[in-house]
Amino acid sequence: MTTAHLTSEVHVESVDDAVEALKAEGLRVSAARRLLIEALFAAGGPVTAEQIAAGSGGRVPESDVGSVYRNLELLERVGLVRHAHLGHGPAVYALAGKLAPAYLICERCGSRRPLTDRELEPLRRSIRNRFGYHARFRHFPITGLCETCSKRFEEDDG
Amino acid sequence: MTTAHLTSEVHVESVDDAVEALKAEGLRVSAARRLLIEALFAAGGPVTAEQIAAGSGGRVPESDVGSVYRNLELLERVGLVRHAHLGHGPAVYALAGKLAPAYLICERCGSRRPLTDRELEPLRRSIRNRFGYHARFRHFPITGLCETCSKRFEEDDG
DNA sequence: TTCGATGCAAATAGTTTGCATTCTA
DNA sequence: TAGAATGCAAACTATTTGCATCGAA
Repeated sequence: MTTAHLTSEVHVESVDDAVEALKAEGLRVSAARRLLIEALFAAGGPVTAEQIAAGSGGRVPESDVGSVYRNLELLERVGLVRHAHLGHGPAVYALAGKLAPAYLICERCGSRRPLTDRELEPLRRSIRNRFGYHARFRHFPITGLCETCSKRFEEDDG
Repeated sequence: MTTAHLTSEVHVESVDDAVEALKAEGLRVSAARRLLIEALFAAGGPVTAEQIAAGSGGRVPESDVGSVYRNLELLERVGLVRHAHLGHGPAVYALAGKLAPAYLICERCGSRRPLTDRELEPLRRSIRNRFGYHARFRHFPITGLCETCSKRFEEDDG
């Protein structure tokens, strides 16, 4: 059981700010780390480790997947990065603040609806009151059927 | 995107009933299939494919993992079995009805709190009303902190 | 007797790790 | 220049698949 996901988030606006945050933690800033940070800024949203290593479709140089994973983990420990599992494939990673606190995902069409903390608040309160549990909803999606698919489902299966 | 998880559940009380359900679907009942069903009954709750193939700790004969996966998928299509991902490890499988419709799982201590459909109802209604989304909550857990761990967390991190 | 199912092994996807080399502080 | 980080490859976990053989209907 890792606890990286319990770390508080560190939001930065630029590659340089992220680099500063690393230095402030006494961590080294290697070429690979700077590159990873650049890739995350270039992506803007959730991406997989493979995508980053592959150079995000030519936007940044390629790099080693192993190192990408190692450094994503490091950045996550520091709070600069967060990851989630939004389905059966690889995990997605993003700069803290670029990954929604939760997602509704349609089991049928795969559509992704990010939720804000504000929108989650009533759900969290309900769960907290009734089960004493501090639900976060991050990390795994809330799965179900989107409006369109649930209508189609009723038609198809009665 | 597979749709096995959209199938309605078929609840059975015995190995023989499960076998009948298979025959009713025009499916063959091989030794491996009967064995798998026996293993699921013996387990009583969620187990991994590996655990089944390994003989569930000696309670049933060993079998081939490949076939176990193939047959779990078949049983799931028929509605006799359901699976969920309750964390980072392997998926867990159980006879329909032996797997809760949703689980609260603590990110820190790993404790598992099954929820009933009744308990889920208010959450589902809230999501449906506000986002038009038919949340199921099955398949992936609702992660967060259990009561004990959330208290400890406040102490540790302020 | 005929497809469908099995068991084995190899392939695949995602991620982690060991280690000799390179680089940061 | 000491210790940390890299890149490469191998290992690992979970799962899927190809194929020759076997078995249920």
